[in-house]
Amino acid sequence: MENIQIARTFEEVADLLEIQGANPFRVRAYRNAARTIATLGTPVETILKKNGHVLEELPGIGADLAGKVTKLCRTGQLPLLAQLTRKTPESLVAMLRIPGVGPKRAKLIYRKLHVKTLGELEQAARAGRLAELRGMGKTVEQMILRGIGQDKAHVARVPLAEAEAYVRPLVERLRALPEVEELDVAGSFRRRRETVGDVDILVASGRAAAIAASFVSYSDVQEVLARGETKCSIRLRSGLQADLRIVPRESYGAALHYFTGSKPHNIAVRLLGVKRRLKINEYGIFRGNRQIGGRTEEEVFKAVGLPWIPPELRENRGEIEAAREGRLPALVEVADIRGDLQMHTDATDGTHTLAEMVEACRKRGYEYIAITDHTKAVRVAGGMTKAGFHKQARAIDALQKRAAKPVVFKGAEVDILDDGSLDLDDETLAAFDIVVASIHSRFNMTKLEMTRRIVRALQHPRVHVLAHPTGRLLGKREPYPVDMSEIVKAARDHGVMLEINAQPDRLDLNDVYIQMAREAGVTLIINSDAHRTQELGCMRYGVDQARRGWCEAKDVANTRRQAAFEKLLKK
DNA sequence: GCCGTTTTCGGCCCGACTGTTTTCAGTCG
Repeated sequence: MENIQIARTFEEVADLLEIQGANPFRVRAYRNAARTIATLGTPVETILKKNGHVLEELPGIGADLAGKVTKLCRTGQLPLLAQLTRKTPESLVAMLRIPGVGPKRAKLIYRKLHVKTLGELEQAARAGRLAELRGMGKTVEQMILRGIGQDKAHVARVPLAEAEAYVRPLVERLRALPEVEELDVAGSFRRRRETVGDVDILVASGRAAAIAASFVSYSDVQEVLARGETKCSIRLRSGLQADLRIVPRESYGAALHYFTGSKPHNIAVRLLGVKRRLKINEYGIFRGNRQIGGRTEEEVFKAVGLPWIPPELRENRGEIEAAREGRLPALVEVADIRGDLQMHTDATDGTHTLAEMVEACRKRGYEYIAITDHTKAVRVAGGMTKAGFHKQARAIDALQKRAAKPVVFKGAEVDILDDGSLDLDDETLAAFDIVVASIHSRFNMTKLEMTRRIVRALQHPRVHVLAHPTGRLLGKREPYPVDMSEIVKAARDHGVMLEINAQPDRLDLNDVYIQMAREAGVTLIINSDAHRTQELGCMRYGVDQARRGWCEAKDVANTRRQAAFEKLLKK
């Protein structure tokens, strides 16, 4: 059983327990465990094979949940879930997903109106029967009706780059207001998660009203979801929700910390505060009623005995322990990147010519780059045969005679065929400076077949890099099934680099796999995979992703100087 | 259900907004 399946099972249990009115802390225990397992690098199955007791050492997993995980893996069943499912109609779980409906209302609606499906819920709402229930009224009824009708796309998370594009004009508008003293986009946006559910904008100001007014009257607003004195929510036409929070300047650091999250990180930090008899909230750090800090984020961390922790690490995945022990990583930065080792030209499916791509890279200040066009098996991309690569090699030589910088490595993105062999003969492969291998077809293999296919490609002595290792496209295509711990092991054994593909809809590897690869001693490489000069700039999203995977510059191959990088290729 | 430099029992982050209330419950983040 996959970790994600175990996590989903626990989430389901948590939902059902919540509806049953179980102890909220018990519900949270299941959610915490689900999270721990979902973000675990190693498959639980592997842990169980080695030593099942290690499970209990994971945060939030005690004797009971370790037992349930084991049982779930062994039998594929969880008696508690079966029992809860029998007692709870499915419609109640569906109702929980509707904004404005929590466990209490779901249960109330079910008890009083005997609503069994979402369809019946809609009928009841249209007939005005929801509004008659205690504690509910016309407004809640309307909210529920809208919630039922709402397309799932509305609540889907959007890639970070897309969210950035939607929110930039709004942020510019707010920054221009004279009342705004400071402004940050916080939340998962600031933590640089690969996707963003909503955008959290934080403002420091002594005059909240003017800012709130400007916010809700923004021309791109489709709907005002909430409007208070210091807190407003809107839905933009793009479907993206934006929340605004306004705090006084002396609270800004505490608010920035609180609003950046993640929630589990905040809970952990506040708990540290409680132990020191401090109360930490978005207004500051308090001892009794006296505010003793909160103007900066550093003060919040300092109050609980920690150094400042970069937002990308704030997921309560060990960053607090690392901070306490003085072993926070010095995260890789965009400025550390000296080269870009996967890009395409108009010889295959790129837009710009070789000369244009090289010139754009020179302007970015890169020391070295690689041109890596597709091979013939990737027909849709106009992949080249060896003759095409020979011709391109001569063109690169000619170009380098005119301008020596950046150094242009001759490369290819070689297709990994069904059986794990490569789409060019060994002699041609041997002539490249760098070979990037990747999968573009037959995504529907079993996990075992796909893992064998990739491992075989990694065993090829001419392969330097495995590109976009899981093939996923955010929101469009699931990753193909693959045993990443096997891939990481093979990459380590054969000295192959694993790529962090910086395309905003790939960001492949994800943060958890990056951390797993890094801990195994595998060298990572961040490539733009640009198909036009403009796309070279997406490198920064790859760097964000690397930072979320705790990467320092030394973990990333293309932060090295040219000579060191070439040595790595030769090795 | 987890967890312990307060504890093996009794805690568990903290506050804003909304609607429907006559002081608060529910939901959300």
